[in-house]
Parts: sequence; structure tokens; C-alpha cells
Amino acid sequence: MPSARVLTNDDRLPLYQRLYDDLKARIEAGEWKPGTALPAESALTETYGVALGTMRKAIDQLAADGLVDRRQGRGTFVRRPMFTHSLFRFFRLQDRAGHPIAPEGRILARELAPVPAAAAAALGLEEGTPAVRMSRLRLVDDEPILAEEVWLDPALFGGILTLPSEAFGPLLYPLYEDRFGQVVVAAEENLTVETATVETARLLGVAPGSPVIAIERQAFGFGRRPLEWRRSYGPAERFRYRIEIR
Amino acid sequence: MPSARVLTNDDRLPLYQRLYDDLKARIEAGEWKPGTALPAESALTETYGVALGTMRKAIDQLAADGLVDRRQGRGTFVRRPMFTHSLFRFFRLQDRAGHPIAPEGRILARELAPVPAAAAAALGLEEGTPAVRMSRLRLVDDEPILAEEVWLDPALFGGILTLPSEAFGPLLYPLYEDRFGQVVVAAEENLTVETATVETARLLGVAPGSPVIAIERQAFGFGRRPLEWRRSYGPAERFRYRIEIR
DNA sequence: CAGTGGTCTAGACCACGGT
DNA sequence: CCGTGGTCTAGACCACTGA
Repeated sequence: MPSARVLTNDDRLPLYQRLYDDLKARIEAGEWKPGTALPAESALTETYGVALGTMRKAIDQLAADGLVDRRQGRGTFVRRPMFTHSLFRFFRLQDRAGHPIAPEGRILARELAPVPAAAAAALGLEEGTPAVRMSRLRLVDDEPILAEEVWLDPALFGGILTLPSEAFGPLLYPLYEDRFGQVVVAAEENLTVETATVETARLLGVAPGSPVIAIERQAFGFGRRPLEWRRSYGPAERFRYRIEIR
Repeated sequence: MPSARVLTNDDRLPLYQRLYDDLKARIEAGEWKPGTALPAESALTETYGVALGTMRKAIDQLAADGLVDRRQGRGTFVRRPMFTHSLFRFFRLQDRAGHPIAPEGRILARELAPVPAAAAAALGLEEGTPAVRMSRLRLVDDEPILAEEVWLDPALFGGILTLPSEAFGPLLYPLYEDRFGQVVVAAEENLTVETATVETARLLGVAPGSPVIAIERQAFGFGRRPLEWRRSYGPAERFRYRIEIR
């Protein structure tokens, strides 16, 4: 007999909503890790004591919100977030055949530095406290497309300063997981347009004062614990966004 | 007895998909006008001869795609598209209380002019043919937000050149509908970043060469008939876009 | 072949909106 | 009060996946 699960949240809400909330909380608490499968729908209906259709509606909503992927005949899997998101969504990064191009990542600097206000607020640190700062360049065909400044809580990621440079691959988040046990499960990004400073222009190989896209990202772990704050600049002439209305 | 409706499309598709396709086609053909209600779910299940749950899934998808709005106790209504979309989605247009501000529209020029390549391709005209061109400024608190150039097929909208200027309200699409019988039901937009030309800078009240957001929009009527092409420029410093990732 | 998610049905009751 | 969409159930069969 499967262990029953009791919903403790507001019982004025529709049952499928409460199921959604509970499943979402369990995923975000790390009960089922990214890439692994949830219990089968039939198993879940038994543990919660609801009808299949109701459970399906809850899981449909999880899938619509991008928390899980359903694959017929296989199961429902906790999704690994696509953190190359803004890169492919907003920048033209395709080869002649129209295939997406994976950018390279190059660490330019690693140090302990006084954390600026925006990063401090995002990470829950006091402004000016020493924190881990990394400068990083993303390139495609040796052409710079994003100049990044990454800030991390030294209590969690202090060891990153002494890692050998060979430990760094093209992506940072797998490193966070493998070396520091911190899984990035969600993020918020803010896009604005600015003009390139002398330093940013030099890194990106554009003229100072030319327009750049600024992307500020706050990344969260389980339980929405803030893990990372970064600000990236990309050349605005590579930016494009397409929308369909209605 | 309601008149039965037979689905003629691919019967290998799920029933709810075929229902969705058929309902969508009927909406886009103008069988139910924007703002009016569809027949009740129960009536639709009878005319199509399907179960309520199946019909609901089809209508759910219409609602998810933004074609209809469901209102409990009232009905399911064909949606009037929100064409102030990019304005509110990408530009910070709020008063101190956080309420959206409706911009004013001011027509600066109306004329017949040789249609440029991009507009010609969008409207299905030959490049260089005379077409209707309008220059328009959108303002909030007398501050310019968007400088627009609008192109129209003279065969459909030629009469717009001789309308009295009092005929123009804050929005163009109601005018297209009332005066020319053309309903805009969908659009595609492309956002890029450019630097302001002398002319655009003058209209927007910014420095020439400062970054601007360029929005190209192609608007469609019933049956995806191209109705309008426009290019708008807005000051980049008012641009902001926020994304949540998984 | 067994197990998973996908589709479809039939019917009950609820909550809301307008008369 | 009636008609609308909203929620929920119970159960049948299909289609895909991998052993």
C-alpha cells in the first residue's frame, strides 16, 4: 500500500490547484531531482486519493509551466532548465544551416572583491562585503558575444577561487553542481539597453558608446535560495526578438 | 435539433485537436466576430457529437492560445487582440501608482509615396508602387514614446488620405474596421536595437546616434490577409524586458 | 509483454452572472 | 431562477517505450 499524502494547503482552492502546488513544492524542495522521473500518474492518484483526470490536470499545468516534461510510454521527468535561454532566444546565434551554435566560455578573472549593491541585494549579502567575483567572456568562432560579471556568495562558492582553470568547462552551472552541490533550478532575467563603457567595448570588440544589451540574471537553487547574480553585456546589433500577437 | 458539423480534417489526429483546428478556422474566417460569444459548450458538443470533456480540452487550447476568453457564468468570447502589446510589454509605461498609461496618437503626415522593399514584401505589393504612408507619433504626457511609419495597400485604404483629421482617434485599428471594414486579427513583431537617425532623434527628442528600439509589425486580417506594415522607434532607455526561466 | 502517458466518454455537482 | 463555464469522478481503450 502506498503511503498516503495529505494536502495541507487552502481547501477553498480547486483540488487540481492544490495538487499542483504540492507537487511543485516537492520538486523545488529537491524530492525528485532534475532529470529523474516522477512516480507514475496511477501511483500518484493512489497516494493522493484523487481521480486520474484531476491528477492529469495538475501535471498538465506543471508541464505547461516548464517544470516537467511528459514522455509517452516513459514517464514524467523533472526538467533540467535551459539556461542558454536568453542567449538563443535573443541573439542571432546560428550557423549558415540555421543550427544553434554553442558558445565557448573563457574565465578572465577570479577574485574576492567588495560586492556591489545590486549583487548584494540579490544574494542576501551586505553591500561591500567581500564576495566571489568572476569575469567571463562567451565566444562563438573566437568572436565575443557576451561579457559577463558573475557574483557568488563566498560561504557557498569560496572554493571556486582555488580551482585549477582546467576545471572550468563551457558552462558554470554543472560546475556549481559537481563541485559545490548547488543545483540551479530557476532564474529571473532583466533585459535593458545601454551604451558600452570603454571596458565593455574593449571586451566585446565594439566602439565605446555603441548600444549593448544588458542582461541581469538572478539564479536560484532549491527552495528559491539565491545562488548567483550576474550581469552580461552583448552587442545590440546581434539582438533580435520576435513575437506573435494573438 | 442543432445542425451537425462534420470534421473533414485528418482523422489520425486526436479528436480534440481536430475540434480545435475547426473552431480556430471558423473564428479566423469571421464566423464569430471578436467580442461575441461562441455557442455554449453544451451546444457545441451536440453539433459536433463529442463528449463535454473533449470539447473542453479543445476550447482550453483556444483560450491558452489567446483566441478566446472564458468567463464563468457568461460564456466563451472571441478575443479582441491587445495590440498595445509591445508598448506595455517592453516599455515602462506606468504612472506612479503602477497603472498602465494609454498613449495618445498624433498623425504627422498622410500621403501616397513609393513603397519601400520591406513594406512591399509584407503587403504583397511591387516595390516602388505608390502606397499609403502615414507618419505618426505616440505620446504620453506630451512626451514622445514611439515614432511610427505606417504603410497600407492603397486598394484597401486609399480613402484614408481624404478623411478629416478629426476621424483619427488614439488607435488606428478601430478606424480600419469602422471605415474600411478590415479587422486586424493577428500580427507579428520583430524587435531590434538601432541608433537614432537625425530624423528619428528629432521626433523622439533624444540625441542622434543614441540607442533606439525598432519594432517592425506586420498586421493580418481574416484569412491572414496582410493589411498593414509599420516600423516604430522608441527610446531604448525606456525599454525593459523581464523573463522567468523554468 | 508490462508499464507509461494520451485520448475519450458519461455523468454529477459547484460557482458565477444576469434576469 | 436558469444558463453558463468550472471542477471532479470512474472507467475504457489506445499508442508508445523498453526489456
